[in-house]
Amino acid sequence: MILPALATKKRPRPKQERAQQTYELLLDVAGELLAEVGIDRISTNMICARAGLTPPALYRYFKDKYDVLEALGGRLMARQNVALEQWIARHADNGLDALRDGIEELLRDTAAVTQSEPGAVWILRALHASPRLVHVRLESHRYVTDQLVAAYMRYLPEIDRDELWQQLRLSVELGFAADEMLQEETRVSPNLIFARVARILRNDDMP
Amino acid sequence: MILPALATKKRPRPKQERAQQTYELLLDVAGELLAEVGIDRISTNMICARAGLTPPALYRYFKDKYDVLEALGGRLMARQNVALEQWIARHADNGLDALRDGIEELLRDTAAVTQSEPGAVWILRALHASPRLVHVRLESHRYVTDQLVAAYMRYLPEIDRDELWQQLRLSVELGFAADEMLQEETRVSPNLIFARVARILRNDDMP
DNA sequence: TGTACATCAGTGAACGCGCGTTCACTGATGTAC
DNA sequence: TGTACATCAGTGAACGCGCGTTCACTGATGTAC
Repeated sequence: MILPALATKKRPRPKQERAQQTYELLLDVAGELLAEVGIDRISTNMICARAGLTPPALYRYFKDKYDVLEALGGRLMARQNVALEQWIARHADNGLDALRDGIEELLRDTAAVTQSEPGAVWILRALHASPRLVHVRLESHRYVTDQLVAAYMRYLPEIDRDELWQQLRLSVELGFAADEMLQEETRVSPNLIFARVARILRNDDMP
Repeated sequence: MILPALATKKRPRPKQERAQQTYELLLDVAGELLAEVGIDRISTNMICARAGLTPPALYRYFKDKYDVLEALGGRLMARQNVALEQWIARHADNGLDALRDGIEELLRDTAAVTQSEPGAVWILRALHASPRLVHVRLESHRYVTDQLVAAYMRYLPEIDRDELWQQLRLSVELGFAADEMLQEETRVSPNLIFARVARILRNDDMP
């Protein structure tokens, strides 16, 4: 549910209830501010002020500024992955066609998570742009690919695993690109995007 | 060749030869530094130092820091658009199938531009992440879409223009997503990406 | 159940630093006659 | 072709500001007996 690499924190995870809430609060606020002022102007001082805390409180939970953003990105992708795992649980036992027919649903579920998190689009974009953060996205997309490969392999035992992995890795990338596009390009209808991308990602021609 | 909206500068375009070179130099250096230190640590002072200039020289050509990045992004996308226009010139007169068969070539040509510009991937990513810069990417992708729509419409006179525009707009987004993926995901073969994405973007099922 | 002590959560106040930007200026290039 | 003047290109030096971060501390919560 949470990627091992992302859950590993330098700082010890907070023990008390209050601390856990503070930790989440800081991430919530960071997300909001990312949406409001953007990656260029967000600052640790700003996050603390908005959260009603003083800077040293933040540094109790995070090593530095990027550790905050890393955790924020990790939390978002972990939540997207919950949606993925639930989707797999629903469809994995019902054959290849069930998986293929369910792709649009997966896209919509993922988009719903993105939409519900405050500042999610900007988090995803920041994960793309900052050298210190790119690994979060990369690892998460690989993880998603691994899950999908496992689901598909049940019904395609003969298939070359590496070939399938590459195919699905590309599909994952395109799926997330479409997800981001939803929020950016107002001139294209979301329904068209969902339908068309789902069609594309069926991989009907897959060997 | 250069997008009108991007070419419009607050500051007058440099008149003298020397000035034109300085302008380009600043953009080159900005690209290099974006690749070396990333969007988070690049600064106007740093750009000037590397270019062997003092800060006021930079401010002769650019309104502020983001104006530099905006111009850099604009220049990159203008160069990608040159590749597009050359591709259209080569194929537009030869029918719908020529266009469709040429898509992989277009993807490869665009990728070649991205690869040849120093720091191009990081420029593209920065254009995604910074609120002040997102419009550059958006406008360029819409421009590319417009060009493709014009090329396709010649052979599909009956088609709903808006429908086609949305289809192609999505294709453009996915194409660029694939371009960025090339540089990020080393576990997927470029040839697979080019071939598969070209196949996807043929839109053979297009009405 | 109460108290003493240990640990955890958060504060107040400040730090040095490098950022983006500007002012008043000099040197280089172009132009008119 | 030479010179006087106008304009353009770039400099030297500094500015205020807010950034990320830390130190020494206090208040809150949990634990043992």
